[in-house]
Amino acid sequence: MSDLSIGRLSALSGVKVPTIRYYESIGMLDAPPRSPGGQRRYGPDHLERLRFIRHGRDLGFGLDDLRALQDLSARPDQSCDEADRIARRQLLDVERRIAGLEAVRAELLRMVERCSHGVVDECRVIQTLSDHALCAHDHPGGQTASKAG
Amino acid sequence: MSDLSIGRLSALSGVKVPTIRYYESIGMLDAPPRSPGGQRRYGPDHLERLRFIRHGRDLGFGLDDLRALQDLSARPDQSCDEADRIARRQLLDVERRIAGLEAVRAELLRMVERCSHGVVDECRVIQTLSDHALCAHDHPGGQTASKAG
DNA sequence: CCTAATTCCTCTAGTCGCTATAGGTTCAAG
DNA sequence: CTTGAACCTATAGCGACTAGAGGAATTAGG
Repeated sequence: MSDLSIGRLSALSGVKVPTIRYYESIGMLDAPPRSPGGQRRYGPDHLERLRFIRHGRDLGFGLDDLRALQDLSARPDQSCDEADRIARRQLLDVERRIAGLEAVRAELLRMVERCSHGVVDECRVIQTLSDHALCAHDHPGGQTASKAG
Repeated sequence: MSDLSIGRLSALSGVKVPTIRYYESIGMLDAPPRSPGGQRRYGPDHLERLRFIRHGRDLGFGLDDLRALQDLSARPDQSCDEADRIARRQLLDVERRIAGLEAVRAELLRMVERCSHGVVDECRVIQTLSDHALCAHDHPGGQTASKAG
């Protein structure tokens, strides 16, 4: 019945084709049967699993967490404390990142608001970066944020 | 006078030793002179530049942006419109990321609040991930967030 | 001056979660 | 039966580092 090509699975799940193959290569997704010519043919269980992963990724879970959650969901009789723990850890992580980004946002705002659009020598943007003493807050120790394109 | 070893430079700038070497390797930081034995010896200009980079990284700027801003700061007579543009783009980016994370936070909250700490089969955490229909909002198309450890 | 501990050196490979490219094969529509 | 889209594998690249091996230089103490 539903014998999905990787392209159809991609369209239905919202996960890109190379990403699906990547998930298979790292064991996130079971290798499906193949057509006589060697192309992947997926069933509804694969679709469900991919949607689970996609949703989890959207929520910022790492693939390791999702693997753990997946394993849990395969054993419905167990206590869900572990799932709860993972979700709470993720929540804390997200809240920490929001707090960090809010601080960053405040400083960026100060930077651009004080820019008088003159020459670089008097530019607040450059000055703020050059001289940490102009900055209101202490930056926390580690890495802060990277782009999420 | 101030002839800093890479370790002292690291301590004074807050940038880790391997990261400093990495910056040199990709041309973010000028290669310093060496001691007779071949070890790097830095001056105050290197320290200043590293602090600039560190502060910029804390604010989420990419290394390419910082290179551009660094180039600008070397030409103080130019208009600072470009610096302003880069900073505003970064501000928008940060605000987009905050908004995304707020949405994620809301859903994670819903997940953990509804978890009744029973078994996995009735666990809201797992259910929410499994079934996107239970989720309040549509997730935006692309990748959302990854850890910033 | 000598030793021992620490710091430093280069090089390679790994992290995370993909994304892109090259060069070839299979499938489905007309 | 032809065409062109979708598929295959394999490898390398992204950003911004981080970790480890294996060895050389420096520095502090005795």
